[in-house]
Amino acid sequence: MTLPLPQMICFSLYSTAHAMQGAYKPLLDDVGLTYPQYLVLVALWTDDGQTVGQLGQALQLESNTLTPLLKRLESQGLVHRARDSVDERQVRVSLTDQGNAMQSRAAHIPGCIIEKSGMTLTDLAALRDQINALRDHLRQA
Amino acid sequence: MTLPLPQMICFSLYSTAHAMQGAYKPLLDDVGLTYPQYLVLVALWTDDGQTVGQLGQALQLESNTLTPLLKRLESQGLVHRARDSVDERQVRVSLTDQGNAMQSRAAHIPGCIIEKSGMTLTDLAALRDQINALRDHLRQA
DNA sequence: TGCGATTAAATCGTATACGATACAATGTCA
DNA sequence: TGACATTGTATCGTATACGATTTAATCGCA
Repeated sequence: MTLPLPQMICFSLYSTAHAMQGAYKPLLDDVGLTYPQYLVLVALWTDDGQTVGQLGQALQLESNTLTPLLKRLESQGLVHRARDSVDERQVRVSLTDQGNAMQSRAAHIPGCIIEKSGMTLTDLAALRDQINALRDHLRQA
Repeated sequence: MTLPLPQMICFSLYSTAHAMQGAYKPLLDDVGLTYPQYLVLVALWTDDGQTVGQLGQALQLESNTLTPLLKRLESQGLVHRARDSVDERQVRVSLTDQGNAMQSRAAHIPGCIIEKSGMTLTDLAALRDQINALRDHLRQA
């Protein structure tokens, strides 16, 4: 007795995360970003100059994923990567002028996504908190 | 004013979907499957002999993702791929004996995941329905 | 019937993800 | 202080994802 796919919560997460990326796609295409690249910029707009490790903490990604992604952002002129002068093991990632300017160019996106979600801000926030609770359980298990 | 990453529902989905894959990882490693491969087998356990297109409908994936994945499942001896004799454009995917046997080998996994989630079946089902509703909105938007 | 349009997979190129490993910088402690 | 462990990134290999294109089979319709 195997539960059918549509009833599995893991599949709900899997397919909804993909649908969310699909909703962002046309908006991000317009500004030349991929979805993970956008998430990195969001993290930097809140807190510029983070190390690769700090970004990894924020996004739950390892350097093996972030390093190539950050190199692409750098080659697009959106961020700058430099070894920390105090601890040369660490690489600090900072926004360029273009990277900061992108914040305005992308400012309309969250509103568009909320609209596409067809839900109220209150409902979205409540759902977000429930999903985060599930995530935190899974991580510590 | 950019919302910080932890408050974005898109990031909740993104990180929780990854956390879910992480929860499955050790369980699937034991039986030699990846997470998407497992999802394909779940779809086939419910309905064997689907075409690549039908599997794509079920999983929301295109042939460019499914074809290599299915070839790996075939090379592991879990499924068989064959052109439909009536419509040669279509490829039907059917479970081998090993593919059917895998259903028993993986039967304990859903229970382990529910346990790791730290939530009741009722709460999980309710959350699943809400997430699915969001997904359906995003798709049609 | 036959030929252009449509459909179903497969192929190709690029960008994540992630385990395993490599490598350099830093920390530790006898 | 000097070997050794630890830490932070980067590299490598494999497996998704997905847009764009290709190829083969089928369909539609004059």
